[in-house]
Amino acid sequence: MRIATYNVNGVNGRLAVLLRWLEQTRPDVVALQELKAPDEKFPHAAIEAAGYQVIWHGQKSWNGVALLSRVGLPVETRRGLPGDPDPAQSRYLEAAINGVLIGGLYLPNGNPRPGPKFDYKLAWFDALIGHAADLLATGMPVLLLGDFNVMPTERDVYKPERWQDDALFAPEVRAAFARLVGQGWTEALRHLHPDETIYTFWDYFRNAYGRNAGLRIDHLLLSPSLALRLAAAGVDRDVRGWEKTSDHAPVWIDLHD
DNA sequence: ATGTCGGTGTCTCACCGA
Repeated sequence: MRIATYNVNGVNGRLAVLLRWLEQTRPDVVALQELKAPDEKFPHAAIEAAGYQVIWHGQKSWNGVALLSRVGLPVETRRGLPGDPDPAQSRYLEAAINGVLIGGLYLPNGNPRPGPKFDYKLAWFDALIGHAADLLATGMPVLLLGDFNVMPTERDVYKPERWQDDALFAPEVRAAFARLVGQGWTEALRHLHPDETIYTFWDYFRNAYGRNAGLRIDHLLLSPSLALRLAAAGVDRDVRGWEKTSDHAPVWIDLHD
């Protein structure tokens, strides 16, 4: 079973790219972020026509997350993160799909730092860490995936010295990510590719993709029982080079049955 | 400091957030 996460950066503006990628790679389950559409403008008919059942948690203009499946209906277990200091922001959607509990998330960007947006990022992270502990305690196979807006280590940034004070790389944020993973999660991409340079995001500015000036901020975290099934992981990097594409590329894992 | 996107309202340009 292949499960992917993809920050589409506007699900309507990128619909052609999304459908092309779905048809080309046929992932079984997909978590989408940054829909930038209210519930009534989510393009569910086009996604269903592509062979997917889908649930979504939209919001006007900003944020928004969705879960797609072609291996059975997503059975929603949670909409919104418990303890989110601003529940009006649509950043978390959770469902049981084909025997796996899947939490799709869009963690706040947090810039500028310092400031209220950075404080919100840290508070959201704390709420996520609390909920993640509860999920682990169930002993169920769980996957947390999405745009975490964090580069975990210097290896995950094309030029670490320029990002030290940015909300995506600040010490407090990297520490929060380490605290989360330290609960017992397996970070799939780095686990399988410990020494590789891997990016999932390239800015639109200054030909970042052409120069491979990227960041690794989209992650998949597997609970212990699920980690035993991890077979492969990768980035569909070429999608970032398509016309009218997102600034992120899809990231995926393959699980043994 | 800069750059480029989608979405939206102030609405065919200017803004916000990323």
